[in-house]
Amino acid sequence: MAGINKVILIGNLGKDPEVRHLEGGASVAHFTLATNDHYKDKQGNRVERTEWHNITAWRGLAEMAEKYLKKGHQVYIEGKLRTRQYQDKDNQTRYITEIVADEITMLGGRPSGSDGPAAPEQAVAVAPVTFRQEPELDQLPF
Amino acid sequence: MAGINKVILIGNLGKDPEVRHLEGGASVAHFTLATNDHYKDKQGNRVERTEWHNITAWRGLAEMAEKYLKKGHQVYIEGKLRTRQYQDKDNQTRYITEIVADEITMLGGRPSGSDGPAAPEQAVAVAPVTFRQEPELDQLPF
Amino acid sequence: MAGINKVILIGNLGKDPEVRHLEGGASVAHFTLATNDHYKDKQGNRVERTEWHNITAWRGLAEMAEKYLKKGHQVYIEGKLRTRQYQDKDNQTRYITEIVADEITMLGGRPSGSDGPAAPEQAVAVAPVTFRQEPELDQLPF
Amino acid sequence: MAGINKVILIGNLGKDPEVRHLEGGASVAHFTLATNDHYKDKQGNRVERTEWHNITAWRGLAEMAEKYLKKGHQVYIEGKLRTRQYQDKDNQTRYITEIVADEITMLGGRPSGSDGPAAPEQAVAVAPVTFRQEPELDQLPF
DNA sequence: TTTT
DNA sequence: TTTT
Repeated sequence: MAGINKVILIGNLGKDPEVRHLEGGASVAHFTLATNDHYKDKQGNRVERTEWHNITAWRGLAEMAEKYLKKGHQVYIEGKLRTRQYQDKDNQTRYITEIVADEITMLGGRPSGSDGPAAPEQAVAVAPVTFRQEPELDQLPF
Repeated sequence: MAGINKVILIGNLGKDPEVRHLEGGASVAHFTLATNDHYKDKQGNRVERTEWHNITAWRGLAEMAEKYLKKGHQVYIEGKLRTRQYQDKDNQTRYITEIVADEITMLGGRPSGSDGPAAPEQAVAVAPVTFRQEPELDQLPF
Repeated sequence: MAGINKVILIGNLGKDPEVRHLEGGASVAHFTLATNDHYKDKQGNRVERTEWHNITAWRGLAEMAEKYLKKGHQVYIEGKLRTRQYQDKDNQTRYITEIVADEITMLGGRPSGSDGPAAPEQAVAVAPVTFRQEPELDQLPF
Repeated sequence: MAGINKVILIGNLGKDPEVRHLEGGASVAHFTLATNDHYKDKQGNRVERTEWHNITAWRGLAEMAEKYLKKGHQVYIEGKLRTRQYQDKDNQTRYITEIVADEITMLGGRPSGSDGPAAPEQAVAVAPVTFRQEPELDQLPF
């Protein structure tokens, strides 16, 4: 029976996207995204908490990421959870959980104190990355 | 700036929930959830793909999971992504990404060929698990 | 600046879909969906509440609805909110808010007390209905 | 069987919130939110489309809206669909569909061409508005 | 390890 | 490693 696997994030890029152009024409981008939350602890103090997410974007979304997304930009991302295995340097099996993006929308935010221009007010939405490209994902070092 | 960190899943439990009742009265449940997807490959064959998710539920949701959720049941889960560090048996730092549930709703599905009764048609929704309980999470072996 | 307009529903069809096959080959389906909720009132009694939604599905999703969806079936629907104007019989302008489906997944549930067979456990997900078809929506009586 | 009724919007306020302080201490806010989308038509021209949503917020969220939200501000809203009946001036029954907010997060954006200061970069998230307050909604003119 |  |  088919299921649903959906992630919705609003956060800030921790670094510029790293984009690889694969043989065959497909592109893939990786970056990290911070989502910030806060709560009051038992003493009533405000406590900040940041969660870091590994984002992967394919094809048109990878090219959009390469062109428009920079460290610090605020984005909305919709995608799917995907956990991959890989072998670490000691040949141990390790797991990494990523969000494979289906849609990325740029929001207005930018780092305070930034001298640069605001994030271009643009948005990209594509049809879900088809699973045909996914086997290529397994060949990638992260 | 506050962000959004939201996960929506519909899938089937891979095993019965494991529930721990902590000192102080809180409970925590862990289980795995499979979300199934399918696509056509380049040859037009239907290919199945299953993604496994680690689910954590606290307090009232943990007790609901203990009482009502069994291996194979189909559920809707809404929650947040959270990546924790832990030390493996070789004292290496490892990471695990979990979905901390804010809401669990039982759906009608059950394993075909099951002799048992259908999933009770019940649902539980609670206010978001407050972050005050989360430090306890770090004390848990998984 | 681009925005986000997303609706996620799990509920039961209030009637069989009504499907129209338009000139030019496109199809459109309409049906209503009930989402049930419950809460405790001040006296602690359980109170049921049903919300009814107008669902519209285009093209492949309309054909899927025509073939597989029946009154009482439980479905997951993801889509967009859209409010249309129309003229009522007294030539007054009226508004109706619909959910235009991007994805429909059949869940296992069926009406309690139903003698009929369970919903076929099948699922369909398509790329978002492109906006090119939407002008046609305005020509439809509902 | 319980269902799911969830709306996720990112858009800009069409006007300042109108807030009413009810007898008994509860507050309720109303405002409209525009979500913008765009697509290419058959001739390849970029076409803009704006959808307007009626937002209702209760209690703590209403007070947050009153204090912090202004016309033009960009927000993330999560809530539930709710369709209410009312009698129009000719005593005809009419329907209006609203999004009852469960969570509002302020984003960095502000109207282009605005001379005013940026939206304060603050966020509020509350537990879902309990249904106990909802009967009061029916007493409100909109 | 689920489900179809 | 972001942001406030």
